[in-house]
Amino acid sequence: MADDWDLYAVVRSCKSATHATTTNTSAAGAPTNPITPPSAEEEYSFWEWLKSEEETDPLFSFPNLLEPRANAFQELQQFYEPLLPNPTTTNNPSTNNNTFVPPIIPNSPIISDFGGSASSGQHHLQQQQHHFLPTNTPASPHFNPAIFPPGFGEFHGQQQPLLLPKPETQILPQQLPTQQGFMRPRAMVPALPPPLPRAPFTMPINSPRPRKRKCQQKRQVCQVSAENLSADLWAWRKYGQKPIKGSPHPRNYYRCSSSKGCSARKQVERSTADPNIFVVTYTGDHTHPRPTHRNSLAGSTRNKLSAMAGQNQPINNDSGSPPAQADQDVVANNVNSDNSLDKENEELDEDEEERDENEIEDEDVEEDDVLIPNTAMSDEIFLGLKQLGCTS
DNA sequence: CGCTTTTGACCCGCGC
DNA sequence: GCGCGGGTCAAAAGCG
Repeated sequence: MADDWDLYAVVRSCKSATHATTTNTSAAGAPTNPITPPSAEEEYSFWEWLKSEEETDPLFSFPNLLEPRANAFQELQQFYEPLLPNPTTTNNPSTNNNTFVPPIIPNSPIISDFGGSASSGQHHLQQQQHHFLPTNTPASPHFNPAIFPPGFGEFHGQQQPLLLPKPETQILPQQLPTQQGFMRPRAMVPALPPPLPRAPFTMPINSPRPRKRKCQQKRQVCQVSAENLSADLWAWRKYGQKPIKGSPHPRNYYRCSSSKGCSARKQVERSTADPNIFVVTYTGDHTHPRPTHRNSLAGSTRNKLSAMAGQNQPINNDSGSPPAQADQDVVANNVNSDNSLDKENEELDEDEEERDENEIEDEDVEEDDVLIPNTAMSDEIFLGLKQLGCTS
């Protein structure tokens, strides 16, 4: 499976940037498309299935990305047309086998590189995005499992506007805040510290604190499985963690550390419905090219070495927890921690995350070496996407 | 040394 | 206007 993943990660990524298929499912499990994605039980053979589809279905054929495509924009327009707010068009794959389901992968430039500001006169584009964004439910006609690796969460756009202030939090009665894990006392902080003479926050004159109204921030929300949580090349640095009311899991905040001044941010939190699923929210734009290689410095090598070495050595094992309990409720990319939070609740996650790190590391090598087409097509197509309003 | 994570404090948007 | 809660800051410490 690992080999399959490595091989088809390339296919996936290239496909995601160039092609899309119409492998939609419904919540009732009734495929509406001739191309039937594997069920969860069949996941192990997903990539084999995908490969077979590539061989037999032109939609899966791998395009010659090196061939000049003067009309790439037109292609995009055609692809995205069904998703634009034209009531006469349909996203129903049963009636339109050529419907393009945008291969939104949150880590791809398709999302991350979307430019434009929600507050810069692109209101009409914001309206369009409601139609563009797939939902997080397999019932959605936009949900296309074929473009995601097994376990990769379906795209989690809001049915209603992305602009919903609190779209992803579902408050359940049994999930009233339990913040002990987060609020544990800080070791180096005195028990009763004197009032901190923290300097009053001084706003830089020329760079006011970039607090867009929440509803104006463009956001891309997706759900990913633990195995695929870190499948991107961007380097993220954690800058905060907050307990979220109504969720037993804290939310982690990351900013892009690939480039200073990059405004791209990422929030990762564990789904309340399914702890194995992580809700990842991307905001802001990267102000720099997508890294071709993962920055080896970014994220440091704290937990990574032990994980990659496969030694499962205890890193911070002061509580007698099992080895390799470098804990964090969530992990983003190569960001990791070796200090534990809520160890008692998160031991399983660590194993998943460390395994994930290993897998992703291999995957990235593959992508870095092979994925030239992805970047070759970028500018023209992304420009087209922007013009089409495929931003969030 | 330069990067990271941790985490309490603070800011501020938003609902009431 | 007020309070809640989410998002961000920044000091401190860890790591290689």
